[in-house]
Amino acid sequence: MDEKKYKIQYDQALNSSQLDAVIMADGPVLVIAGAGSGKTRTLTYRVARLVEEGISPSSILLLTFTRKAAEEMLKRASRLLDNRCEKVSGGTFHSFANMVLRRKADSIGFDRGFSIIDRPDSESLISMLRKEMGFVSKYRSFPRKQTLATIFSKAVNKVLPIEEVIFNDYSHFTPFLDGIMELQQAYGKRKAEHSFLDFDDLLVCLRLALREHSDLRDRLARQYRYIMVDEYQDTNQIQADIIYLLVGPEKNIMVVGDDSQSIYAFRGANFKNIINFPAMFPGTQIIRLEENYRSVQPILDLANIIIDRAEEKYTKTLFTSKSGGLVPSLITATDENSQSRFIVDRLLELEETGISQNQIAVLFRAGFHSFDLEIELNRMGMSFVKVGGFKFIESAHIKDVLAHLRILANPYDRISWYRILLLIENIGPRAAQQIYDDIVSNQSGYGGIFSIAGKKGYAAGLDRLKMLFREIHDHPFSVTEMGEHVLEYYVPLLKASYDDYPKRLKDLEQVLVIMSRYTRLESFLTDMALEPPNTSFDDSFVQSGEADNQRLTLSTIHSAKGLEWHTVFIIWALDGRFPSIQSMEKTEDLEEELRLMYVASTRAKENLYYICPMAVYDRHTGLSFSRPSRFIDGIPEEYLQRIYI
DNA sequence: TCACGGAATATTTTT
DNA sequence: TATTCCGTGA
Repeated sequence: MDEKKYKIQYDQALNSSQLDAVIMADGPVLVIAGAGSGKTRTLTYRVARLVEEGISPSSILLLTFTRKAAEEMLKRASRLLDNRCEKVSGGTFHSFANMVLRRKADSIGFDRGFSIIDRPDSESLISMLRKEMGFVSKYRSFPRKQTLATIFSKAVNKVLPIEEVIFNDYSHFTPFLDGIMELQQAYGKRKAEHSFLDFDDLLVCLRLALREHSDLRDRLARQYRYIMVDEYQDTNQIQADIIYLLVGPEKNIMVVGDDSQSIYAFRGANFKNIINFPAMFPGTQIIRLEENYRSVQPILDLANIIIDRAEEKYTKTLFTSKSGGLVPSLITATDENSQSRFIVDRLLELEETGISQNQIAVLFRAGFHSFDLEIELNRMGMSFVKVGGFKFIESAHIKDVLAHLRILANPYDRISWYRILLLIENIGPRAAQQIYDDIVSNQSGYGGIFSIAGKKGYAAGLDRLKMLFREIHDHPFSVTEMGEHVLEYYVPLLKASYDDYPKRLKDLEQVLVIMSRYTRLESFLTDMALEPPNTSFDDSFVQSGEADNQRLTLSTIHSAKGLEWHTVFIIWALDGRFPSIQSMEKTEDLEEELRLMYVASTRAKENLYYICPMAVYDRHTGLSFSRPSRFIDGIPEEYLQRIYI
């Protein structure tokens, strides 16, 4: 083949399997890409190649796991070729669904003004129904809102009836089965009444629209002639269905994934989608990327040992041509704080050898596992970025402010009305419901509030709220100006309820900064639901760049997917914590934990440390754990050296 | 009907 | 270890 005519020297930049994946534009292709095998690189070059071939960027669709991943790839492709690549459509399944459903709403009889509700919102909706329907008083131990939301979501994402989910995972709730099913019906109904779509609905509605409207399907298939899906091992049945429906007669579909890195089964992902792909698209070409460009051999050796303990997998062994490298170590610490101090010591040492903090990460199973370390780092005056776990957007004060804005976009948003009304002194659930009903019956959007008579205790507070809406109603404010007015109204309430309000006020100011990038309130709200800032506070996501690239990363393993660092510490490598005690009963759960350990381990390029604090007493279970994680226990010294501190 | 305080209770990961 | 639930007093 004549590669000369291309601007980019693909055959120089890629190995032969990668090159195959880049060039094979037509027909279905499955790429099995091991950790660190240049998967992102391959996709990036493929986008560039397609565009360079003369394919219109707008007919290429790149679906990824986070929007950031898509943006990053398209930016890189643009740098390789030219900025035509920025015009490629890219995003998550959810954002794609949102886009299609809104844009084509009219032609499929859909309400284009729907609001997307996030997990806490859907929980509060469930909670309201739970109370309204009297389950709280009738049964002592009817499942809580969180559990209910999890059950409903699992049923949707795994395409299972509620009964099945309950028998499998929540058998102790079997006596409430009827109630739970009734509640789910009511939840669905209420969402429909309010034009709410939760995350799952986005996917379900898109699939339904594609199934029922062949004209929509044809139009999309004609538009997106080349489709690529990243992280295919973490897609669920609905997403696989969507892909099937979306792919046009030319069947130019490429999916990329690694079954060993599937870590989202808890949310319905099914890594068997990878295995089933060739059956779904006959004639699929399979390409394997097994050469690892990330890690030194000792790290790969250990990673291979770890994943070898998995029961079900495509066999694949990573190799590298990188030479040298240190054997990973397992550090046995006496307790949690000595674990933290060990890391701080190593950080200082690494700094002396010229490894900057941004090349280092500490990874953990669950968000709260890093608390002690965070305290220790703060004490030492060392800064860090924390990714995953707790979400900035989910803190109460941010949700409060957003609730006011959401009403402007969707005036009968019950969740938000309740939320903001309950903030006013002397308004409780009862009064909130009364006021909400009155507003709705007025039939004049959020303006319905203007004619509400403020009763006794809360008249003054309600008047302030009316004035806020009056002000916004009467002026054509920009998104930021709306935010400023809401803030002006909200700050006194904030001060009244939180004594740490200065910190929270800073967060709110950041929200204003983010708002300033938007011209439409709806798109701001959609983005906040779909792709909320991932790092907690600390301004890192606002100031783009400088300050934070010198910082250490603390991250959940889930949020570390796809990333890499020079040195990686995996903390709490303790049996009972990792794997966590809850997942030790079922083999499939245990398998997922194992893959999680594999993902964590393959993030490291040069140095890999597992740290295991001994003799930890868990007050909840009353057990004390004292063995290193079973995933790395019993591995010979030549692959994993032991250090005791 | 609201606010507040004590008791029970569930505890991971995220679009 | 928080959060969420529930009963009590105003």
